[in-house]
Amino acid sequence: MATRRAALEPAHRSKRAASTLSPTVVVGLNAVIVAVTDEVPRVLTVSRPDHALMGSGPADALPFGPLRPEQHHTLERGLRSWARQQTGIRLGYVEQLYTFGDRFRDPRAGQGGPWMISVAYLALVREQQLAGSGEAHWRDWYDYFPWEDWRSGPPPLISQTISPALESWLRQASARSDVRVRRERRDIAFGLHRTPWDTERTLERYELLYEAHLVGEAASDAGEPAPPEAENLGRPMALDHRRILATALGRLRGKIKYRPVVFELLPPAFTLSRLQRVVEALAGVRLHKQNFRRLVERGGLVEGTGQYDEETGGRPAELFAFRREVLRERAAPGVRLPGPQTRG
Amino acid sequence: MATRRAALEPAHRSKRAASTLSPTVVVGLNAVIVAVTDEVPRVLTVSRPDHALMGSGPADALPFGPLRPEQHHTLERGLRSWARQQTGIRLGYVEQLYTFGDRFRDPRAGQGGPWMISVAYLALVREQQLAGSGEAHWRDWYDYFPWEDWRSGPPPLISQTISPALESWLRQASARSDVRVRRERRDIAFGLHRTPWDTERTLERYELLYEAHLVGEAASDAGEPAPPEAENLGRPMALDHRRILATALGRLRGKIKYRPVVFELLPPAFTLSRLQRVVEALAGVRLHKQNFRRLVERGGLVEGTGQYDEETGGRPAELFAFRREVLRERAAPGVRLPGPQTRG
DNA sequence: TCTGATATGCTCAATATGAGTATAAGGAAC
DNA sequence: GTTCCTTATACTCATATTGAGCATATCAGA
Repeated sequence: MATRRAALEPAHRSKRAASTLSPTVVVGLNAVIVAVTDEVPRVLTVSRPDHALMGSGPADALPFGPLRPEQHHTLERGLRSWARQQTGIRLGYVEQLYTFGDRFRDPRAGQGGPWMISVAYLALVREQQLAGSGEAHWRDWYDYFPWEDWRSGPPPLISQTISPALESWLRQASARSDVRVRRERRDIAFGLHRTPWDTERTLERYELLYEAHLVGEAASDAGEPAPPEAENLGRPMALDHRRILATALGRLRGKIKYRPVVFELLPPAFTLSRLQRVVEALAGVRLHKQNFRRLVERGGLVEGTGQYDEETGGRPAELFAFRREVLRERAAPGVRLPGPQTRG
Repeated sequence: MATRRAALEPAHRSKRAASTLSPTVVVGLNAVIVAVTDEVPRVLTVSRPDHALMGSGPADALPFGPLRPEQHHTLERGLRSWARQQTGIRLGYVEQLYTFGDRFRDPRAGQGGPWMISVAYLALVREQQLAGSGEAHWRDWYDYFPWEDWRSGPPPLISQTISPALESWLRQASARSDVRVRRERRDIAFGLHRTPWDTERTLERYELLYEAHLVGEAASDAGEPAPPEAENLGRPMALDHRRILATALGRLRGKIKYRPVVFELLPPAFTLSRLQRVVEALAGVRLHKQNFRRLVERGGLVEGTGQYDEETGGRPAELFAFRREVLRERAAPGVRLPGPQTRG
């Protein structure tokens, strides 16, 4: 009986004091909509400086809106409906990413505003025309995470800016053991000191930069001025949206390896080079071309269509298609990545 | 039933009046707390037949409670607090699993009740004493998913009960093409017709059984009597908790392969046989012993301590410990699974 | 026809994996 | 104390997969 009363308490409370002191919970739905054009992975953003739920100042935001219990019957439908409304896109492949809800991170909480829980989704689309009410734009996602693109080798940004800035952050730790812990986190996250670069640790990296107050959002959440480094550490986004985007990037990078999701980003027929470029754009690394072909072809992931693309500027490339039967044949059918390209 | 509605309605109405943004959404926090004893993977359940938010009848439930905006400052802290209160356990390793919220699935929605969004977490602990208010019990998770345990070979349940029952379900599809789609889903999910068994598709399997109305929850959500097969298809749980558990199982099975999470379930020092038994219990398959050793030892995941366990009943086994340095050395350090054991 | 693209084929050494056999080191039965 | 039974650990070997790169094919244009 005690439990029942406990469960109902918030609702009772809201009867009396909803608009004043007692914080209420709002469930927000966020969409990370991804497409790849040529070599560029893109994410769909909206800019709505006027929106009531936005923080101060105009900033890129993900398409989002609150869950409406009267209209939406599932979370995913609610998300699709908001995405459609704000960008004009009818989403195809959608998967849930993560649910964020951190009071400390929310600049509007703690001042009597509602507590926003954000349920984030990842959607994959083929790039297309935009419409809708939200002033939507496709943006290169490496604009938000310049340190994540290793296709032309290790970004100088890491050794020149990030590594030293984190060095002074880790020295600020109180105890000597904390310094060790922080150093290990930094090294593993950014592949420093003979640790390999792990493409999937995108969230870890962003969180580290946030914790060290190096990205713009951390400063503004804390009410401080942005540090000088923030200038080079990617475009900030509204609220916790860059955190959500970092999660999406990491998830997608992991997922292409064991589920055939890349094909959601490609037309039905494509050359192997194009497939490779898309994978490289997502993973942020270059791959050995011949071995890549071997992996996807012999892995049964694609099959030749017998048609050829003449636009290559060299020998025409055969067009391939996703081979659906692979779903039956292999337990984890994805694009296994060969080692990186070392030379031509 | 009648009392429950009476209890909830006033709150519902008042809430709608108080706030236009989130009329009737409640955020629930669910914990899947896992431990492994000997050969048995266990999950912590509570039985609270009196709880206002439970469905009808006593059923196993996961520890859960609503998010309290006034008390909990993050979702995870809220979860830890509820788990502690209901089971007495102070959780260590915790990761978010998924957020469920499907009106159609919720027997209390649609009658004016609040819409419950469930944020589910996976927690790994070493088995321990229980306390707390919730009448908590450790249960073998294969009690809920008998078809998931392949350690003694393919469960007869699949060929004898599940496969035929799904055969008649797929024949009920309206269009011929739907029959094909359903057959493919069934074959891939349950490893039928030369499709390999994929240990990670646990949610897919449970959802298929739910969709075919073969598990108890599906029938009761729809207000129908349970079909005869439900008797053999595992213990039902309250609300959508078995769905959450299926998600946890699949996630954990996947994760042990690329993150060293198994060690959360083990004491600091353990024999390789024990490590193997824990992995087998989670994955639900037997592994080739010598190759398993080779993978974990040569993979740098563990290191010998020089101490020995004398309790083996045979040659004493060396005690090993997790080798933390592996985090620096390998990008995805987990227990790679060797092929299955074929004989002795 | 030559050159520069790009695509595709093929080789070969180095590793990793699957599936064992063989040996070591305990306890219990005789 | 010798013989079994049990579990642990070491070693083998054929096969498959990978990393790295060379070689050839087929286009467009100089």
